[in-house]
Amino acid sequence: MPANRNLSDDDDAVRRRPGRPAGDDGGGDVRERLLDTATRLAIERGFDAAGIREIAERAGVSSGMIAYYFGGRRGLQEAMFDRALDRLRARVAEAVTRVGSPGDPIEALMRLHASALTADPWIPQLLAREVLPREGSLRDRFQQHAGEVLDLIRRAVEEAIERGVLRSDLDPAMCVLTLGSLSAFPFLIAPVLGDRLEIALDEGFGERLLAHNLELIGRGLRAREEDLR
Amino acid sequence: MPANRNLSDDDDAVRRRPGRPAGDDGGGDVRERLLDTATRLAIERGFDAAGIREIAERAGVSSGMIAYYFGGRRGLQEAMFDRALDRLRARVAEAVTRVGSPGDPIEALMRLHASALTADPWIPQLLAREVLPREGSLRDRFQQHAGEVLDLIRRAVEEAIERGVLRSDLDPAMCVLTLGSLSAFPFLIAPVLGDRLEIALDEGFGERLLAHNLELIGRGLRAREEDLR
DNA sequence: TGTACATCAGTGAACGCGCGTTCACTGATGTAC
DNA sequence: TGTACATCAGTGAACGCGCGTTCACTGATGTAC
Repeated sequence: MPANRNLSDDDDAVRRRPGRPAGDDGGGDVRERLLDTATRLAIERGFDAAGIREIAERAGVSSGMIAYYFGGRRGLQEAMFDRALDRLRARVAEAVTRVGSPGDPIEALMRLHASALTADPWIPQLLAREVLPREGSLRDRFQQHAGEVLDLIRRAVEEAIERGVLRSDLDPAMCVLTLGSLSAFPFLIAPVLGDRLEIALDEGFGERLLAHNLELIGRGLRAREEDLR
Repeated sequence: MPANRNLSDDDDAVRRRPGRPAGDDGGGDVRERLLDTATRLAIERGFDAAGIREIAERAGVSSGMIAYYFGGRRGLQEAMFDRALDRLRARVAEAVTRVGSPGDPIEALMRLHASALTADPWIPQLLAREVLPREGSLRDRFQQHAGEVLDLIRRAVEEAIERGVLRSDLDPAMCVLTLGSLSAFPFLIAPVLGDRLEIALDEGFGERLLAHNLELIGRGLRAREEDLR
């Protein structure tokens, strides 16, 4: 271990050397690594809080790669957001085909919601952080994606009303809003007020929330005569 | 109108001249104007999106005033947030004393929620924007404020269960979460998806939401035998 | 009741830092001959 | 089957812009004598 070899010897083992890399690239595609890192950071602290140098360093990549693959910081943000929405849509689409026609459409819908959000609890967080604060391309993208899902829910609610499963004296639009509120808001507020509300985003939470919401939708919260035996 | 007086003549009419201003200051306190402007900008586009020069210019004040009165940009943000929370707390406290004991505690609670949010529909927006994305002083402040309100709701729910007004087979913590979801989430999502949901934050919205939520809590959404005449 | 001076609210240009972008450069791989 | 060169993924320092902060300065008001 000669003392005169201390210059950039350790660095070469960690940092990628310039030039086209050898084919046996260990950590997967650079583009994909950047998207993963950006998503993780956006969930942790919001995309705005992360600079390109931090994103690149965490991805084990040079900062120039962001402009190289995405045209710039903004492009990376949009690509990350699109990928997240696509995954969400794919999961919803898959769940919809699985649900089929037998059984209660409303219960199926709530189960769908719950399973999608339990699998990726960060989705509401990401949407709240990136969509609520700004107008512009991200909001437009979200509105398009969400529109399709909303139409789906809307149809399920209207069908349920026609079939006599849901009350016909209530506004369908309000029912859609209610179903969304009950499913999404808990995942938003849990990281902030979870301790005080005595709830935690553990693996059982989705099930408990689903059961509670189905009870609420089914019978309401109020005590009834038939409950008092 | 001599041509040689064109220099800074118009400016003097608009811009404040340096030095201690005369007592008959038209637009109110500089400190208060900065807080108002910061609040408005935080609601419109989020506090992070506004630079101190823009805030100062909109307030009709020099940018140095932010450091002068608040120690810096961060101090202005915290002061603005504190003032918003204080106003919210004051409104809640006033409503609580008005509610009193007679009547249904749950309905009173929901009315309180609805009136507070209808009076200031921007409150959920502001909280979502400034609290959800970051950990730190703003979140701590919010947790303290919200904790008191939550304890209030918690006690009302438990009292309602004891008095037989609410079902005793449900988790009180989940009921609190539900009540919050139904009241707060619609105000969050309306600016983004209001068009698609066919809802609008007009003056009648709070009433409609309240009525719908009370129906939901009272009887649920499902059709029952007694509904089918 | 003047007068000299301290105080105080407020200005706005200068400064330095951190950010995203740009670009000259590197070297492994593919390809034409 | 070598060989010369184009291509292509990737590097990282340099650049300039915009931001928050700092501070020398201004002039009206309050105050002591």
